[in-house]
Amino acid sequence: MARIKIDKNSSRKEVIVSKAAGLFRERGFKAASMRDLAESVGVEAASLYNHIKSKTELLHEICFGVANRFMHKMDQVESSPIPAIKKVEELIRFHIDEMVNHYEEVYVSDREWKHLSDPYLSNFQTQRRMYRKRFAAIIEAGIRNKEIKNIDAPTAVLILLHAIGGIESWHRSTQKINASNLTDNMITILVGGLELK
Amino acid sequence: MARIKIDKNSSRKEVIVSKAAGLFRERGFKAASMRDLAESVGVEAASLYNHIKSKTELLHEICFGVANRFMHKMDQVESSPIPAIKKVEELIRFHIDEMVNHYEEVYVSDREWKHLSDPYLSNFQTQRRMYRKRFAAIIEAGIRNKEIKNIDAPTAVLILLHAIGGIESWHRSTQKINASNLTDNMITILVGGLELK
DNA sequence: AATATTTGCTAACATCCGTTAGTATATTAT
DNA sequence: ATAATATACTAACGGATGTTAGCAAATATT
Repeated sequence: MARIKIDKNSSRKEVIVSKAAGLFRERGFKAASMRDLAESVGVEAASLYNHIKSKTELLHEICFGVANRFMHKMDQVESSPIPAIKKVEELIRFHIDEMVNHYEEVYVSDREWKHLSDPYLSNFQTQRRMYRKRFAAIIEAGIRNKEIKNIDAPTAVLILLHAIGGIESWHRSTQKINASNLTDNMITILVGGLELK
Repeated sequence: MARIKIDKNSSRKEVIVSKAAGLFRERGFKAASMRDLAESVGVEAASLYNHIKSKTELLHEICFGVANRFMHKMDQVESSPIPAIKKVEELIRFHIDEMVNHYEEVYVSDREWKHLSDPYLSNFQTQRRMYRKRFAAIIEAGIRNKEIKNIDAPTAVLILLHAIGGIESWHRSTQKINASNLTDNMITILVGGLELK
């Protein structure tokens, strides 16, 4: 009888969520079936339901896991006594780091959250809006302090977040520069574009 | 008997493709059903098949329509006798313009092309790779001419394209600045980040 | 060793999906 | 007006999907 293998510090449910993230990233939430997932876990589809409540629950787990990490980082950066432009840089570095090290989850959270269902959907959307508002507030503070060019802060946030989302392409690229060089290049272009010289 | 309404210069098939783009954008290709599409067109699902061959054909039409427009613009910009940094700016402006004026199609082409099937899938991927290579070549020329900072060109392209994709969020935002201001802000940040001062 | 609990299996369900066949109706061409 | 064509409809297909019920085997607890 097949059995889901676990290593210490990770439950069977966590194994399933992790495999689900890989599959949702690869095919999209709707196109990835529970039978696909079962096969990738090494078990029959029905057996999954001993560990999870539904397919949607898998998406919850992924999306809110990611969202919580970002919110926690935002708390930390906000209360840090450094210039606004440095806060922006630290947030960007965190985003890149998350994208590099938790690729599947972050990608899925970014692109597949639409398939959440209420009340999780509105909850997630609110969190996302809040995060962007707080990010924009940091940029606005930087503008007032003459650290940052006088631009529309929400637009800047939008650009930053999506630019980082582009690491998706880098991640699957064959001839990729290393992660540290990637980060430096992104900081140069993005922070360089904001900074008031 | 219901009938698909057309105005001059647009066939019934074009009406369907256009409605499909809206639906695919809203729900994703897989989650949008032919019955949904039929309802949005104002007709029964089976009737659609008098005008199209398959659901996938709709995706072809959308993706290659967009891809062709971008390739055509690239041809034009490449052969234009202006500095590299100006070429970059012109391409960015075109991208933003496309995103603003053909929102649904561009968005779908960007996010849903995975669901194309061969040979269209590989064809599309090749075109996309080519476009990026040509874009990167322009940036590399700019670096050699000391117009552009010495950065990794493929990374820069990746950032630019995804940053522009972020207009998606702007498009549905309630309190949005106007399109012209948006474009200027993006140019400031993105071109400003590249430019060697 | 006996019992209880966790985990997996097979079988099946109701529902939705893209698509086709066959037919009726509206429009266009003769 | 008649014929030809374009367009729409109803009904149904085969297959995939998420999920549940009921039972068997493995593991944990006593």
